[in-house]
Amino acid sequence: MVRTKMGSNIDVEICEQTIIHKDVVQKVSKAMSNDEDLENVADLFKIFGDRTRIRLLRALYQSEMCVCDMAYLLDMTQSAISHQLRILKQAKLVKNRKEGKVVYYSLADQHVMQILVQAYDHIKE
Amino acid sequence: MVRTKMGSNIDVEICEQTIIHKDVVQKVSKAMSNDEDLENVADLFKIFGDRTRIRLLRALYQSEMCVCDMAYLLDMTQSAISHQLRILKQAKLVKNRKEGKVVYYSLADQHVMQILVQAYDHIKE
DNA sequence: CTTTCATTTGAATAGTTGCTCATATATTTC
DNA sequence: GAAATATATGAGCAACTATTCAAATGAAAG
Repeated sequence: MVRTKMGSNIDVEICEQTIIHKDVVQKVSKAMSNDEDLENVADLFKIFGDRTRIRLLRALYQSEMCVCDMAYLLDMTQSAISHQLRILKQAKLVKNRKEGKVVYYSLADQHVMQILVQAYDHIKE
Repeated sequence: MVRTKMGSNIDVEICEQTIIHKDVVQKVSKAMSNDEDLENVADLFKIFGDRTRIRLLRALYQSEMCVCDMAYLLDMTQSAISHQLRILKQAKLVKNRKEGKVVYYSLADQHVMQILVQAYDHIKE
């Protein structure tokens, strides 16, 4: 959070091998070791980082839907949709319920969509 | 936003090929056609969806840093770091300034980190 | 029981990606 | 100018991923 001025922090004139600003590295290293699991956020973003899955989440934000409807909506095969829904379900982003032969999917919770919307706002600047 | 009850919306008894709930699909399709570019969010998330890049952003959130310091901090080669910084810069997530031989990177804006933090909160539930 | 249909699943494939290695560029110092 | 150093860059490679295709489930209907 505190932005240090670089010009005054060069305490190691010539880097031994790769490190130049020893104090900065130590400070940042200490701050980063506190909550390690922030890095697991990458796994969540990896799931968001696919056009098909974003479209699916967005569709389900509007309404609960069955697999074949989503396939029609996105103009993709049922198999492809089913594969992606499996990934979304494993990540606990969607849930499903069965009604006869038809399986209906919906968002696991509303909070998920807030992350998408905020990212959307960021892009529009 | 409005969750419709599925059981009462089956207006097409037998699906022609793949579509079952015509009205739902039409409604969702209409809602999704409004702001197309929400789907471009996937590109932003694709960048967030990498452990190394998340760690870099997190480090730069603490302090401006040069390439070799980041390489030392993350225990990776300078080349690998440089490649990732290039991706982050193309996405306008970081900026850099040159001072002699050394190139210092920093976050392009603070808003970026808010998205990460919110995702982090979501994971912790 | 057989057929039909919605969905799932696994293997195969084409495309993408993150890293490494070698090399190039740019700047300082001698 | 030559050597040293910080960074950037491009090719190559191994690992991963999204889709397709074929086949398997599982439930309803005849």
